[in-house]
Amino acid sequence: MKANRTKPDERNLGTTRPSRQVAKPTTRQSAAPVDQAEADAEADADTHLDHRKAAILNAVVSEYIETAQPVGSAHITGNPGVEVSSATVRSEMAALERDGYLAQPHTSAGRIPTDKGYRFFVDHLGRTGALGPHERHEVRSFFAHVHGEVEDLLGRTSGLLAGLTDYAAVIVGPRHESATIRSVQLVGLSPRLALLVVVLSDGAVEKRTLDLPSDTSDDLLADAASHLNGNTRGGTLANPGSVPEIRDNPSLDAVVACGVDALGQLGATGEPDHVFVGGSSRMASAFDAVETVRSVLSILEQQLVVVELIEDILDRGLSVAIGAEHGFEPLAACALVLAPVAIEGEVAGTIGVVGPTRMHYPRALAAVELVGEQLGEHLGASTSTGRSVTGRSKTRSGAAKRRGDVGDGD
Amino acid sequence: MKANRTKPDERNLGTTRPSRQVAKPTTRQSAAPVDQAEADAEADADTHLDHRKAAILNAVVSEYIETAQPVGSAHITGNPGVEVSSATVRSEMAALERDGYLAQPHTSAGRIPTDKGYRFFVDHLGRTGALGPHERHEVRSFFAHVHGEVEDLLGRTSGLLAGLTDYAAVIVGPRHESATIRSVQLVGLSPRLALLVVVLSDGAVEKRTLDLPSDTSDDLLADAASHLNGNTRGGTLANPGSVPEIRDNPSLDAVVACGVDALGQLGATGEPDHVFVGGSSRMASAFDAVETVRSVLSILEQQLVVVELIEDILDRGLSVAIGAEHGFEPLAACALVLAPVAIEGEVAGTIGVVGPTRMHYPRALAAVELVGEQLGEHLGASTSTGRSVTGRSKTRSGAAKRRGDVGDGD
DNA sequence: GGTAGCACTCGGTAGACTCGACTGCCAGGA
DNA sequence: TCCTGGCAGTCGAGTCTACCGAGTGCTACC
Repeated sequence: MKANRTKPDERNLGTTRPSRQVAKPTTRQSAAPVDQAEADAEADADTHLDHRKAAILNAVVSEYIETAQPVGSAHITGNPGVEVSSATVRSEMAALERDGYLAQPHTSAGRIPTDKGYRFFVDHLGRTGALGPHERHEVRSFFAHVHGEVEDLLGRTSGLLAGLTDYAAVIVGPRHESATIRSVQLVGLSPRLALLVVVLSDGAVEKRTLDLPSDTSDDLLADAASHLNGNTRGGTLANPGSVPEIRDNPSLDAVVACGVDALGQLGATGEPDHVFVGGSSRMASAFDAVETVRSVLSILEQQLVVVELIEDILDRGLSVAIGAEHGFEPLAACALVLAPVAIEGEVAGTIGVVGPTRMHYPRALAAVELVGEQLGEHLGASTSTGRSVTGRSKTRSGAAKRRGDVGDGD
Repeated sequence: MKANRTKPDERNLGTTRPSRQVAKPTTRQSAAPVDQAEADAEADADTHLDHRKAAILNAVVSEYIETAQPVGSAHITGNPGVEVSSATVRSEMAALERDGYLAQPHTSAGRIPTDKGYRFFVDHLGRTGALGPHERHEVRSFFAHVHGEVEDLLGRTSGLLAGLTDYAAVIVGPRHESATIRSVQLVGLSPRLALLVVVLSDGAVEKRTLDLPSDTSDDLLADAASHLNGNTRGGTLANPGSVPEIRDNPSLDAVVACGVDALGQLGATGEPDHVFVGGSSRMASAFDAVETVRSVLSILEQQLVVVELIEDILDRGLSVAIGAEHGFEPLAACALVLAPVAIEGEVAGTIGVVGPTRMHYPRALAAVELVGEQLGEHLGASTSTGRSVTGRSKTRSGAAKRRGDVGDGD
């Protein structure tokens, strides 16, 4: 008896095959409870459960998500698809545990889903009415009334999503790799110091200070800027195009060279553009161990890490990453639910939530999808002149202030 | 016995007179244990303790900061200034409790400092070697090696301070109310959409999208920009100066009007410029009640609130606000330690930490002061051309990404 | 005024015990 | 063959008790 059970630490974590589970980020999961077409190899036996097992697993996961308590066999008898006695449920649960879908904290306790169990649950989730009409209305109303520059909007949106799901929300803007240079300007701040300001076609503004080699007049700066403008417009930051030397004016050329150099540095950062983490305080209630809260929060603070993680997950074709699936040890207790933000058909960023593996997936999926959709539409509509404009924003203030959730409603 | 003691909920919170305790934000506190000169009114009896009481209070606070346990009378006998028996200490403690400096969680427990107790401790703090040479070196080395744009620097600095103190660190940049406009530019994004980019004398870049009343060519935009440039340069955002109408060209005038309007809106936001909160995950370990952690974190997320709170505290002449002193109920369990960041003598922002009232004040004060000083010097040095340049930064990326601490060390 | 001693309070811990929510197994029935 | 009811067993969680120890206030004494 003792030897047979699976202890928590021996749980099967992360042996799923993530790259196959969710085909495209845009399609959430297949609606059919059992995907018969996949039963072509014995390797799929794991992902193929008969109706009753599936129903039981489903019931256990749902119940556990609600209550956070191990679920006993008697608790779920009578659930749809589980019209059998608790004894039968017990034996099915034992089988599910053998197959790695469930785990037992200790012998005389109920069952808890493993990551694999959550994965099955998510993959075979029906479209249960996850968001109430009231909440759907709240989202629409938010986007109907919100105004201001994009950074501000994204900050508020992350707050909205955090409020809807009660988990931390993350919004990652796109790198503007493909954005072309629309304007380059040099502004003198002091004789030896100038500011290079680049406006990109997506509305983003990048800046960088230049240490000038010698005292430089505003006129010279203007000349240099116009030279840069003429030769780089239409290029990208990473590849601004070649700027010919100006042979007859070495001091002008030095300034231009400075500018080209700065442009290259701007392009070389390769850093993602905007990241908004909202509602991270909600992680405090999501875990019971303080230490877990602390470590998860400290990860969320390192936004670079979060972005890399999200990109990695998306690269693997997942829209949901549960526990160890994402392979990022410090967040092994977390699940991520992601959705792309598409502006007029083009992917312009990612939106998602980070919560405990014991996450309310139907709700999170629905909320992320709805908010992502609405956000894309809103961004598209407000720049509806046909061009893809993702950054319509007040430069520094918007990005820096009001990062977190600014109230859960509007 | 029971009736006499002060229960925790009856503790004397915030009856200090903050506006007098710390005269200037720049001078931390008087070094003398007892400020004899202040004993001119009986109202000062509260802030005047004899040497032994002061030593006992000091010992209790220090001990409690270390251990987080109520401090018993026997624990502090033998401390410097407390060369008496525990019975004597007990009676002194009872007096301190009557005066509101100490509190007792329950009858048979030791004493805990009240906010007033902490206040006395802070005000009469000697220059105990709060930071080790190793840590001082760490700070210097950080600023010696750090590079990159300002937003990035401030983000890392907040991480550094959080690492030094193990509390959340906040850095607030200055509003650029006094910064003058150095350049205004209009960049067309689409026929009906343009971007207004303003470069300020402090190196900050503001931007705002314009919805144009009619299709507008790049040439027209350039004309409008040059008109704006000519008439607003040298003004401030809040008061850009008057831009005369152009009578003979109504379409140009419409664009200019649009630009003036946007300028006004930029100036009217009145929002603080950059706020960086680092190491907020450290709050998780600072409090034992999860609910406290959650609520404090949610406050820290609302950076606007934090900025207002900090400004209010500074307005009242405080550099340390303990518990209810700042009058902000949700942070009643927190203390803030603040210091100005001065660049070449001019206040250019604020740096501080937020921690539990049971904060290691000597350490926090020393760390905040040192880091603030070094940050000011660093910012001054890197823009050492004489002009006050606070915003030497990569516009959006810097502000938006890497908000939190990016590692506690370098 | 300071000290030593004493009686008292009360939180925290440890152990014993019960309760109840589970389980796995098995024999019997549809 | 599959399902069910019953049964014995496990184990966490809660309660109750006793006890220890840290710490107090009071008071008589130096």
